[in-house]
Amino acid sequence: MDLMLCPPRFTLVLGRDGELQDSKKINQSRIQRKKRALILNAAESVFARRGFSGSRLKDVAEEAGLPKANILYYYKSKEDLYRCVCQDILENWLGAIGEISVGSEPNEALRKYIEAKMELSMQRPNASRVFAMEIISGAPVIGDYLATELKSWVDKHVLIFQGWQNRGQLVDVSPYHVFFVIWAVTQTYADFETQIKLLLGDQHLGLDEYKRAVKSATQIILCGLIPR
Amino acid sequence: MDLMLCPPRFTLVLGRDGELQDSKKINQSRIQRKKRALILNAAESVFARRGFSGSRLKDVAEEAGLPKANILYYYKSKEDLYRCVCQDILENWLGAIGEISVGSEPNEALRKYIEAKMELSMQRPNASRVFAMEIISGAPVIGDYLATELKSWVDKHVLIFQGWQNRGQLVDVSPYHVFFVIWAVTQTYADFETQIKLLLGDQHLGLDEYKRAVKSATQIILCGLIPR
DNA sequence: GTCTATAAGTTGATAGAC
DNA sequence: GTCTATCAACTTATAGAC
Repeated sequence: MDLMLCPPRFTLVLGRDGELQDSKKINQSRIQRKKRALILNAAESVFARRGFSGSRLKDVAEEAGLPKANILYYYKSKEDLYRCVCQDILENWLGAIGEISVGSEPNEALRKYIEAKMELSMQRPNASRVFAMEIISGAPVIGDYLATELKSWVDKHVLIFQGWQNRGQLVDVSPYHVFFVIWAVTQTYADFETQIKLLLGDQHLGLDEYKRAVKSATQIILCGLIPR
Repeated sequence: MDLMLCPPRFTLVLGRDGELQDSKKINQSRIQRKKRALILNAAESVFARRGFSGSRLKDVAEEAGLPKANILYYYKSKEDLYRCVCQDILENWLGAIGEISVGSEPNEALRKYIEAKMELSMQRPNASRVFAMEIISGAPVIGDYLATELKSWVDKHVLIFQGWQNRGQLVDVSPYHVFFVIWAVTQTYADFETQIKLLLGDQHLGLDEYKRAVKSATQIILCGLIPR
């Protein structure tokens, strides 16, 4: 449900057994890493549909094409697997989007940010859905991350927005809500893809419709934010 | 994830056992109706946090303050209960918002629609969350409703939007995406309340912050939609 | 109408043969 | 490393006493 825009400065470790997870990650053979990645990918798909408590390890195993016991060989528990999925998503997002710099011009900076978020929604929709489920459920796992790292990132950028507003480059709205609006719109194309497909009558959201979505979202939000 | 704006013209019946549900509804004593409403309310709260497959009837029973067996006395199965929750939400939404009429002026019509959607998100956030979970899960229960009734309502209003665009009263964006943007923004204040609270540092989203949210959302979207 | 007891099935997790 | 067999705990749902 939102991203850090800066490159990762350190390795994120969500949850209680970070040391164990880290050591497991470091001492991995190539095969182990491949299998863990295979399971992680299958788990992301299952968690995206059912959330944490609704997902079954059996379904993860079937999605990965492995016996159920193997899942628990590579991840010590269902919760461990879920934390690793969340961590993997965060690290991917951390690396995928650039920083919004103080000196940059708001129209270009925000356009780039919106386009990057849309690209993430389209390329890895299940990641967005896992996050949506997690937050709707009350953010039991990533709550700490939201309250600390994401909050400090947002607070920093709120100051940038206020600078733009003082110079008349951004309309006078609550800067926090600027983020809420951008996140809501860009992520809806991943999270509510089912609804969007049904209403557009498309089986697959093709490249054309994707471009139309980016164009519409960018136009509406930017026109609403940049004074003329 | 979206609403009918017209008043309900008939009773919605989701799912396979509509007749049974209806007869049960009609021949109810006052006490039965009260208990069913109590359970429905508790169920909405539980399903909003865990989705269908993640929810336990035990939790519904505790939330309602009833023994577990009583839940299955009033609703014949977990799935039946879930369908009734979805149906109840849809009917509430159907009745809560007025129609967007052809002759009305887009600025006022869209402002009223956005404000009504925001009010629904704030007054009954769990309803929005149940819907979000349902759609992220692939809309197994309300998919038919989305593809038929909601689609025909949207298609009708797309024509109205195109009329506005021909008269230069609405900017030239894909009308479908106008809905996607409005729904995304208004519903984010219910679905992602956890995140918003954490980032704003508020324990409770008070009336002041609610008013600021309505103002910001309305301003950004409307300025992006209405040409000047 | 209400609730205890329990049936029938599924779940996360483990032990141990290979 | 892999996989079968299995456990204890928990799930939905039902039967039947009150």
